[in-house]
Amino acid sequence: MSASKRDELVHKALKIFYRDGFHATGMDKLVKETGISKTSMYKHFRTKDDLILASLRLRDELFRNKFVRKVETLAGDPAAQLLAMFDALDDWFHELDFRGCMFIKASGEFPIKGSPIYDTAAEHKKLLLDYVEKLAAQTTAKDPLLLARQLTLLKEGAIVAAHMRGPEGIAADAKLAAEALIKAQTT
Amino acid sequence: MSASKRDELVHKALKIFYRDGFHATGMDKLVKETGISKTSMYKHFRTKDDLILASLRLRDELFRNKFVRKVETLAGDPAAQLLAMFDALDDWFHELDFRGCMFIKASGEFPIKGSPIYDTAAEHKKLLLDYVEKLAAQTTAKDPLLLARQLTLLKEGAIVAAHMRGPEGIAADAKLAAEALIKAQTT
DNA sequence: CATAACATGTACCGATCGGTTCATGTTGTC
DNA sequence: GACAACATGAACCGATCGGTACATGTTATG
Repeated sequence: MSASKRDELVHKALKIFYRDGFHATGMDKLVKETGISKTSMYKHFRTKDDLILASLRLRDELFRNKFVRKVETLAGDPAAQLLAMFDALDDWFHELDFRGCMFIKASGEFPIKGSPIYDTAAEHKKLLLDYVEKLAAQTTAKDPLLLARQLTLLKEGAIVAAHMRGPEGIAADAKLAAEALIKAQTT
Repeated sequence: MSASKRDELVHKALKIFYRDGFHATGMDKLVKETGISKTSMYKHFRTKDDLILASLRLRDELFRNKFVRKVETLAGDPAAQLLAMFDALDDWFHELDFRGCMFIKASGEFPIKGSPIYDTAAEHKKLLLDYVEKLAAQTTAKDPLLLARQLTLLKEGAIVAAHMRGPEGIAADAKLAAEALIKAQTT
């Protein structure tokens, strides 16, 4: 399978970019840490930015799959799943290698709207918002789209806070807030 | 005044770091864009990281001053001020050069807890949380500290969303959520 | 006017940046 | 065993990185 070395590269590059940042990670460091030769890297990707894009797309796929799956494991009906999102976040926050959101970092290091990396990061956030909107639309909330956007704000805020203040209690605070927001729309 | 050139440098460096990022901004670019010689820069700051730290400290001072002042202009009593925060945020989101939160970016590019830059960024977030806690404590909320942390989550989430989805309506969503959270604690 | 303090431009340092070249394995397939 | 296809290491490219050296203004105060 010719895709395996390429996949191996993207998986390993993803981890290093996430850990150290994009500009702070040079191609030579990738060679040293992945054990994959620079020649091979540039046979699969024309530029470093292309490799970053591939890493972001893989991260998007892995993260959304894992997140949605976890939520579906924790709860059944849509209203409960909206709350279960924050339990899934709590798990993530407590992972040893948690370093915040890779897409927020990407949009911070490549802040030009319209550039491929920025747009890819923004797309990830939109896909997650779509997911929350779909859940909210299945509840009895009066304004499901508003609710979805508000819960997403709590989610993003929790990610930032978990990274900058530490993970303890953040998701719990957000979950309580989410309960209050849902209740306010269903009574 | 010997501090004036130094202050001018920090002010200008702050803008460039905020616009382009930290690792993506080299000293030579700072020389070109500020018009200040590299020799002078290194007479005031021993390293680039020291200049970044000075920029972050200035940003913290300017931002918190402006933010608190704006909130106090918009509302009088503490409960109303908690809501007015989101109007102040809305103003910020719509500034032409808005590029998200400089401290979130800093913690993204220097993600090692304990490093001076990361810690300085985290300190800014803590000072803002302290401010919100002080306001919340003056309301009739049943759990002012919880309310403060929740409103702060909305605030951080709004900043991220305004940067990655555009400023329109973000602060309004957050303000509605804040109203619901306050109401839930005062009735 | 002298003098000390500060700011300047330019050239330079070794290291690293993203990216290329090329010659040499290693591999699986017919 | 021959032939592609893929992977490798190492040398190399010009540019830029953070940081320094040095000699030449500029400026304000005594």
